[in-house]
Amino acid sequence: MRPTIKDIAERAGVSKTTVSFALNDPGRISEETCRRVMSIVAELGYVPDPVARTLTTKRLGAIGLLFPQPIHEALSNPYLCELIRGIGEVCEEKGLALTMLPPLRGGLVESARRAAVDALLTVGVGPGTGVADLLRRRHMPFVTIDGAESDSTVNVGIDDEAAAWLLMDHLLGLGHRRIAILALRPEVSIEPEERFSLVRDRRLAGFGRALAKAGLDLESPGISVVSVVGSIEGGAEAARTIMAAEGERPTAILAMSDAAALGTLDACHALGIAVPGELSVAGFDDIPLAVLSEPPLTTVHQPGREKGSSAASLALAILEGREATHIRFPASLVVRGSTASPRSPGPDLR
Amino acid sequence: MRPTIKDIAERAGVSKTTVSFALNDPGRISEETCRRVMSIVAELGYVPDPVARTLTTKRLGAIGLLFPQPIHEALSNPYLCELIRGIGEVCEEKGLALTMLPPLRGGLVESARRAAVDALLTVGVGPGTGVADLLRRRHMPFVTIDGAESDSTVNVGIDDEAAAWLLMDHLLGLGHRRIAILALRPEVSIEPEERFSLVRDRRLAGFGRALAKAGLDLESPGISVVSVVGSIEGGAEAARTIMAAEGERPTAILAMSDAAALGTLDACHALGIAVPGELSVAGFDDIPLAVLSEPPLTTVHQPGREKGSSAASLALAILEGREATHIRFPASLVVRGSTASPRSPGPDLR
DNA sequence: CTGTTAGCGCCTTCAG
DNA sequence: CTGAAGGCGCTAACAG
Repeated sequence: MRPTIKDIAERAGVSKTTVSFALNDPGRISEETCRRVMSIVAELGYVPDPVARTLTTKRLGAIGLLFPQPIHEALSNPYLCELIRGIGEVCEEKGLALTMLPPLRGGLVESARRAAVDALLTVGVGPGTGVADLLRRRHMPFVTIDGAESDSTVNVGIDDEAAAWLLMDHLLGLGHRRIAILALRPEVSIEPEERFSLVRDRRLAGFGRALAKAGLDLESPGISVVSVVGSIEGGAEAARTIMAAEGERPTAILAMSDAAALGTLDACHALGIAVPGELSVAGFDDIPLAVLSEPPLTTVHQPGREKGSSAASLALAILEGREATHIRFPASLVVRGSTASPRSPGPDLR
Repeated sequence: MRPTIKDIAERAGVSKTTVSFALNDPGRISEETCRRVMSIVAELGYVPDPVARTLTTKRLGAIGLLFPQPIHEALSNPYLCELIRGIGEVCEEKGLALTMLPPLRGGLVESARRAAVDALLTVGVGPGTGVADLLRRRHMPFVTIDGAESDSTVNVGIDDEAAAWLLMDHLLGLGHRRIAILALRPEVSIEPEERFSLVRDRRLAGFGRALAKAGLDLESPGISVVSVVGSIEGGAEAARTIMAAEGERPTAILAMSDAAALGTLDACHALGIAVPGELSVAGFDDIPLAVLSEPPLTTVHQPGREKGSSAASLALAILEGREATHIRFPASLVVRGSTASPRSPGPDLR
């Protein structure tokens, strides 16, 4: 059996308290006693149990990130990686560990219930859902990222509707009228009640509003919406399907994530489709890789790192009883090489 | 104050035991009682405290990953991401959370001391070091990844020396004699005693052995070794420096990580240096992006995902008291488009 | 300066 | 079927 503080105390002929002081606040006991205690600690190789300690200190030294997909899937999404990196910066600063909390067997609510962390961040999880309720019941400080703003929950995000509008408007302005939209696929692995597609919906709304200006809408012929997972492979797969379908090909593919856009680009390379010559491709997020692709990606920039670090800071603020309020970051259109006017304005161009 | 099991018990007029049963083992009490208890639980919004529960169950439901760099830096390394994804697969399967443990203020040993997890994996951490000692004292099941094999520690890795040999031999075979090596930079942010560069050393040894066959060594003129961080940016920076230096340029850059190689590729694009025409570039790891680059990367394949998942499985095996032994995965050379013979075999070619 | 005494919140024998 | 009692390992008042 592993030695406990009690063993040390007995062996050293002092009380548990004294041992505790020797370890955490040496100034409060005599040097002599401290030395003796510490030698026993070393001899027995005693290490205090972090969990037991937590029971009284109420601090585990970890912050949690709850997301609606398995870990291996989350990390295949570069945008999420950026978010996590941002959170990591705060962890570094505060000396905290970061616990990734994927949906458990019992679902996301179960994960929230079991999470052993000091504060929690959620991505793609709605408020007013079981998760938020549970977290509140646990008195767990939490912040949503890309969630909905409500007065009972602090959120970090961007104006997705406006950002989407920017992107669609750009494409429309170039003359595109046959556009395939690769939308974020709602997570199917979690409880339907916890499913949450606010970002997707808002972006679609933004696209719709831009289309309206051109006399189109999401249902118009030529405009299509397909759901894909936010990874390179997901985008590549969708692009292959779209470009292989019969009928007139789209002149542009507009993805709701750079990862999917990058996958599209890759599929085009393989298929020998020239970008932006034959097909324009645009993404969303402006991940670091977006600059490096061939051609570099036109996309909507949003500050992933900062979103992560702000969310983490806010959660810690709540934990410490400080004020915390929503943050809405600006997003902007970044035009790079992957979009251009459609080569031959077809007859369907008005 | 948050309700505890005691509050529920009192309110329901039963003992804490009964409440506990209602929650964890309903079959043991009457339906009637159970119903009553549960209604109070719902009414008060009671959620058992995971930490308190851990104290007796000895299971936190999390596995830890200890690494020697800050989280934001770790996640900028695609190889580490792959490793983590592999661990994530096991977490998914077993219903576990994954806690990332960066070095704390007190250093890596402090992180190991404080880690609130059921089992631990380490990357780039040596055995026989303070970390391993501490973990053993804590009776914490742990597995090292890319560490040293010893009979007291189970490790998951590849034969780095042989793998490196393969790569250097390939370059030498193509005729390269002026080669810049981008070596893994030992982590400087942690305690010197915990610093560990076995992988780096072994790969250098492999390179050296290959060079010897060509009558060269790591000190030969034309051969240079620089240390870089394992990220795209790190590689790009190094490449810019190398290609800008006066004197004859190398005909090949050999990186110890694909990330650095990709960065090199990117820098070459920017500088207008043709790959592999003017410069051959090779990496290490065979990360998913390696196929997608322009040109696709020649590299040494090693199974990052599998290393992660095996390490996790082994750690859990130890936790459950099952047998666990080292795993050494095979590595292989993957020749793609980024390497070729040097265009003009200079006079220094023997 | 040091020890005693209570908890922290939960689970789990062991009786009844 | 249910309750009482004890313990998990540690910290924190509060006395001496």
